[in-house]
Amino acid sequence: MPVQLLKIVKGKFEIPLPSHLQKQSLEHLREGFDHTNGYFQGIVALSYPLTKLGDGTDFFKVVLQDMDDFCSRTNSINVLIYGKMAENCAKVICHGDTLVVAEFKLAKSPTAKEDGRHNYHLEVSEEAGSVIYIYTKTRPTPASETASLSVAPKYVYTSLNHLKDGTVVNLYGIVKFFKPPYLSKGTDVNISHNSGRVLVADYCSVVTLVDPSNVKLTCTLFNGNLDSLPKIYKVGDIVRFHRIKVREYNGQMQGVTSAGFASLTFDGSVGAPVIPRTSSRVYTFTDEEQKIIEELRVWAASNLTTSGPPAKLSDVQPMMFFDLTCQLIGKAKVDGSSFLLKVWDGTKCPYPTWKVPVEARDLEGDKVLLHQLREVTVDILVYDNHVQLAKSIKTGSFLRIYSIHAKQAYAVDKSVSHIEFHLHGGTCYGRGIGVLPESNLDVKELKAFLHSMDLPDSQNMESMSSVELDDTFNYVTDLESHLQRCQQLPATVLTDHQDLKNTELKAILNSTAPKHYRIRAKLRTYKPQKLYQSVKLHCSKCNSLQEIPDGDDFDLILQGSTITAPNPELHNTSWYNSVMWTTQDEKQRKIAIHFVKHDEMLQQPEDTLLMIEGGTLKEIWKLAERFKCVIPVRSTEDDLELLDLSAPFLLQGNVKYYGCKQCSTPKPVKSLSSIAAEQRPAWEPTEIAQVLGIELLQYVFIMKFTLVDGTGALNAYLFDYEKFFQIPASEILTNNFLQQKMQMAMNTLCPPGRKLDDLPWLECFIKSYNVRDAMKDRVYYQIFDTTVADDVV
DNA sequence: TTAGGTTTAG
Repeated sequence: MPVQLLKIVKGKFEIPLPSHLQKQSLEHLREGFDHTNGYFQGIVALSYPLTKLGDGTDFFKVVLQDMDDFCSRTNSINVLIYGKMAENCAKVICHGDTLVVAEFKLAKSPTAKEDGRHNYHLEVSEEAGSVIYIYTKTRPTPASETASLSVAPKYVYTSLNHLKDGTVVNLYGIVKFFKPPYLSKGTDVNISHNSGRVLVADYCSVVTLVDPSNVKLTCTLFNGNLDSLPKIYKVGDIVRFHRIKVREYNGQMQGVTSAGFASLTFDGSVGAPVIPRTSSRVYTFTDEEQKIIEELRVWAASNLTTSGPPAKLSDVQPMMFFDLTCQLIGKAKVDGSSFLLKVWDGTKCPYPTWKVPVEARDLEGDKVLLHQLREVTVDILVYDNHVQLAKSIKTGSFLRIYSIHAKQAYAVDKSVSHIEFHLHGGTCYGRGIGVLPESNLDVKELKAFLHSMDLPDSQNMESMSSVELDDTFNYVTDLESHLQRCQQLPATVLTDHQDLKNTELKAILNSTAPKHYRIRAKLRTYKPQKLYQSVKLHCSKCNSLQEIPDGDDFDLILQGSTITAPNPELHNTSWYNSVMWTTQDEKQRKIAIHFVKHDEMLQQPEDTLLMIEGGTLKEIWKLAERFKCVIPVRSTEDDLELLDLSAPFLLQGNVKYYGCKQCSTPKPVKSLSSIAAEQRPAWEPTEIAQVLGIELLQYVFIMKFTLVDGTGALNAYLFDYEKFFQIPASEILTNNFLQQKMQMAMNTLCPPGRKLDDLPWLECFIKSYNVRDAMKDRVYYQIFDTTVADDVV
């Protein structure tokens, strides 16, 4: 029998394994070792639903954890089970079971990079002669019986409105407030008459939860091991607490750690992967519990107010308190009660910020990097109880610093002011510092963003003197030196036709159209001055220009679409899997999400296109952050269809894609299955638009430049998708950094408050063309094949 | 035991 269900009695296997089998550890599972008669033993940490492959073969995947290897980071391995064996295993395998896998085939794991598991996976099937022994403590079932079975220990969860004084309970909650773990003051403990007193200090974390009963519970958690406290990173995270003691304190229920307390923490965003953060090596987590998390996310999305996007340094305003996700690049001792952290987040604070004077020898961190980023780093002075933790953080770490005070401070004569950043002593309002792991999604996002900034290569800088460094790398541009440079070199450059000779503007104005010219001119003024007004949508078919629809319109269309309930007959087709929830509020809104499959399998979220019915604007944004593409749809009798084209038909990252109402003929969404069936679906907006019968509107910058050269003045239009500013018009409205970059480019081309003589020269190509305007032809000019110089953007 | 949410005052 290739799948055998056996018992563990008093910690030992009830029936020993055949003696010819040799146990193999994870480190032996690679090429070059003989795996004949070998077996691998591990505990089921995770299992996936039984699915069918393209050819109809049953497929079942489990993750086994090596219980002999607690130390290494990669101590789990994927096991892929095929055919009849998959079906049998899926019926009986439970979390926490011990599996022995014998006669397996070893193959490179294509997902090792993503899932962080072993570089190889095990493939097993009846055909290959594989054998799986399943050992279970919890189901006393006769060997080889694969009939219906009772499951692993069942935890009972108490909702927050049913807590009683003096009980120990299990519960779920959404984090409404938290203090990141900090070292408590500790207490003197009298150990014995001889050894005297020692100070015992635990880490403490205070967490306030709320659940759909709308009752709050504040928990005070202690543990000597920082890692054993819940890994909460932001308000809105969801926690599962096991064995928390409930007490009454000041007339309210309070949660406190009891012996055996354990916690799991999950990201609270709808659609985010359900991956528990925990310090426990082994924990139970069933499909049923996964569903609870998903339901709590949906409840939170529609019932709790979120604070909006986290503040970046570029959003800082005087007097505010804010949480900052950032990277530590330098640190220094200041005095006994304060410590300096130098951090950056890739944006620039719009106000002058203070620099805390420290001795150069006290400053820790990569000197070259500190110099290179000096204009975008800020000094945060942390006090008192935060000093000890701050000292221990390695430079390069990613942090979230909670409740930083941006304090406005004035010079003695009050003529100038600057912003000081303080992390004051104490833990009020959750003040504190949390070190984020590299796996954290916000850290991944920040790293990608910092990486995209394309910093000068620091390796080549090692040998340079500090004077040279000063001259070479002004990372965030000092406007004055920039202007000096621009007075010598043109601030725009040509991308083609280098051999064409310059023509004076006067000669151009006196010529007939159409013609092409190369010019050298200065930008006297431009419109619109508010750069966000320069972005429009363009239809290349009917050549119309449209304003970008208001977000409120989208919201209204979404609200209108919730009137049509999802049609369950359209769920779970050959090319997508569906899930549906009902919100717990009085609206009882139904939300359906359809995850498009590839090769019968669900892909990683970042490769997945999903369609959503009944979602709110906020939910859709959150999903778009996590998944490759989101398409809002509604049910008809026989297919899903797109919403009104005033709404974006597709969201990708933070870009909304619209279709031209005039030129589009929407097709049923099942047309998307043709892309899903491609070998590697790239989910490109142009291709999606094409199969859906949508004429895609392109984001474009439209600006009017008034150019002068001493012989005349001429208005030329800039019509640019991406080339001129080297910034995609589609991304500018949702990206602060790109907006700053564009503003800086315009400030360089046309510095405010400068005399004409001091403006930089621009080299441009322009073309003239005729437009029939009522009675007569008028000549217009358009800039082409020109881009802002590399060192301007 | 520690803290028990509700901003330092440098």
